[in-house]
Amino acid sequence: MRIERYFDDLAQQAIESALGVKAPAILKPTQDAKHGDYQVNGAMALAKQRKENPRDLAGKIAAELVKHPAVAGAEVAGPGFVNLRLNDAWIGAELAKNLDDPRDGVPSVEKAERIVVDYSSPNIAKQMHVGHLRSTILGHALVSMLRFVGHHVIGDNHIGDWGTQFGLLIAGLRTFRGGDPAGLDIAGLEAVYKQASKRAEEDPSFADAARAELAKLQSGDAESRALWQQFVDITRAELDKIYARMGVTFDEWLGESFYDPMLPRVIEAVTAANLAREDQGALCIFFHEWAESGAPAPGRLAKQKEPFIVRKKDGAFLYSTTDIATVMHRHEVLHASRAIYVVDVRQALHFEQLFAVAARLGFAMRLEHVGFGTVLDESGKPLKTREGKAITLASLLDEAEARALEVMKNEKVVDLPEDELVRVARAVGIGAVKYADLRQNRLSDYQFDFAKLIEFRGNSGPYMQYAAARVGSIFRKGEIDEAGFRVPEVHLEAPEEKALARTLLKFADVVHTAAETCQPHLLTDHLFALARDYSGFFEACPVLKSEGTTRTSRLALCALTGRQLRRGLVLLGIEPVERM
RNA sequence: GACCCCAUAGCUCAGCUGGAUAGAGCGUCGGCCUCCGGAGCCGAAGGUCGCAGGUUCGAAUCCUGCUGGGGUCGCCA
Repeated sequence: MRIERYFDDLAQQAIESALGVKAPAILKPTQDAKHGDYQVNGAMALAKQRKENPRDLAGKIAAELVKHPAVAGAEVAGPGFVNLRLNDAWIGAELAKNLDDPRDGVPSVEKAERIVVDYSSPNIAKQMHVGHLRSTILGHALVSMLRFVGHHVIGDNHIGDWGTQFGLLIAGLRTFRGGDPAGLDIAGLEAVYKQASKRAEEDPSFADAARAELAKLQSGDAESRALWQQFVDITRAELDKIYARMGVTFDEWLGESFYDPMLPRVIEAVTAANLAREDQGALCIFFHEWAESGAPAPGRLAKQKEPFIVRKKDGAFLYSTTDIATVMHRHEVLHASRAIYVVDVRQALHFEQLFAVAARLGFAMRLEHVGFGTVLDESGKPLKTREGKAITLASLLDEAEARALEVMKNEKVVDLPEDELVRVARAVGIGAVKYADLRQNRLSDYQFDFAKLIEFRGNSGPYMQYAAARVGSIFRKGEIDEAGFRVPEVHLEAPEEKALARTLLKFADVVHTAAETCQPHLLTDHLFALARDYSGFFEACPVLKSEGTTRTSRLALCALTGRQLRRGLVLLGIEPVERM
């Protein structure tokens, strides 16, 4: 059950019965437990409208609310707050229901959508680096959250497998490698590309050769195409390794090359819609001119003088063209009603432009740019190697795993065989990296600091894995089946039990809100609060040594905590571990 | 030049469609291992929410201006 929704509905009904009007209840969790569990703030807004005394209205609403069995108390406070205290027996009954629910009390959405999530998007012939970290982690988490709440989700890796870099790559391969990519790995490819790109700057005839190679490839030359395919295969092998390490998967790999055949259609479409005109030889869309046709461009685009170019003066297409084709495909072929682009926030303007064009072309779907900030080092500058190069994702993951292993060997709380230790260290290291990324508001830049990351304290991935492992430990010790644990009702006595129970009840709302608003940090916040409340409970309330309904109730709280922690971690793309 | 984003405790960050005394982690200081995992728990100190106005019963949150920082903007993605 979505608890906030439930009480919001309840409060609205109370307002309607008490005052005979439909009005927003404005239900919020209280900030301080002495004000109860939730507060209804609607009375104050309503009093203003009706020019009545807010406390009087609040009193009538409270009198109505208190009749409900879920409500233990409803009191008027301050200028017109209605403070609600939940009934512990009601909470206990709800928790017992969740314990018996394979979805841990999280309902499915009423209306399932088809949603494309576009994330990761690495380039061919380049190693993945920190710039791909957030898109990959965030995107994968969003896919699993949206899928869990009931949407039909298509995770799509929109790889950069087409475009000017291939001219350079082929020309470079011919010049430096005799034209044979055999034996090259991803780093080798990248080296060829860098060498070629440098040569092209210094030597115009080489640059011409590269352009000629690109033209050959794009005109469908069989030999060029075969080389291209080898580049793709070499890169794909490397990408598969990285994604396997990260536990990241996709449903589709529809890269830029996939849309190439559709690009002439894009030009036809924008031309037919009178959106584009030639300027300085390029085919351009000018948003500031839309007003003349009576439909001004949305937001800041209305004043945007710089064009959205869909065809260069040399006739070549750009990513804008491809992106329009991508919207077409997602709408017409994938039948998606929503697409989410998990891409660096610096591309915000591009997406505003793209979405405006898509709307004008009549694609009735919800398009969202889920942006994120830059990964910075400890000093607040974009994270790079000492030489100023991008840090490869592979080396970053290596270090995370190595550091996790080191900590685990030093701390050594439980005895694990060496191979198991290494396996768990991987899950902990990768989990730490993912959690650190997801716990932060995605729009702000974030500081990546291995020292903090692997410290394993506080609001961190390892702490959450640790908390979950501790829960499992109780059941192992007591030789009780955790997965199959059921109880008819949960009795709440100790304050720590009551606090934990209230946090547990919030899970469904948190998961839905985090998924719908694409904000995984809401889920990490909940998991952290849960882990803390559990620790408090764990310190104050002996479980195995207690008896009767106290024992079964406490075991139920443990089981629910364990499930939420593990479920939450899985939704974030982090692997729970049994022991660490 | 235009536009966008950001500014909250020493540091890193939360703060939901405006709600009560602005929260957490790390760090600092002080407690807690006869007890189910101490990677833990409890407590304390620490903030003119960048500045100045405005709207409101009520503003970190909304509006305007200013300062400081970051970013983006015709043929890369």
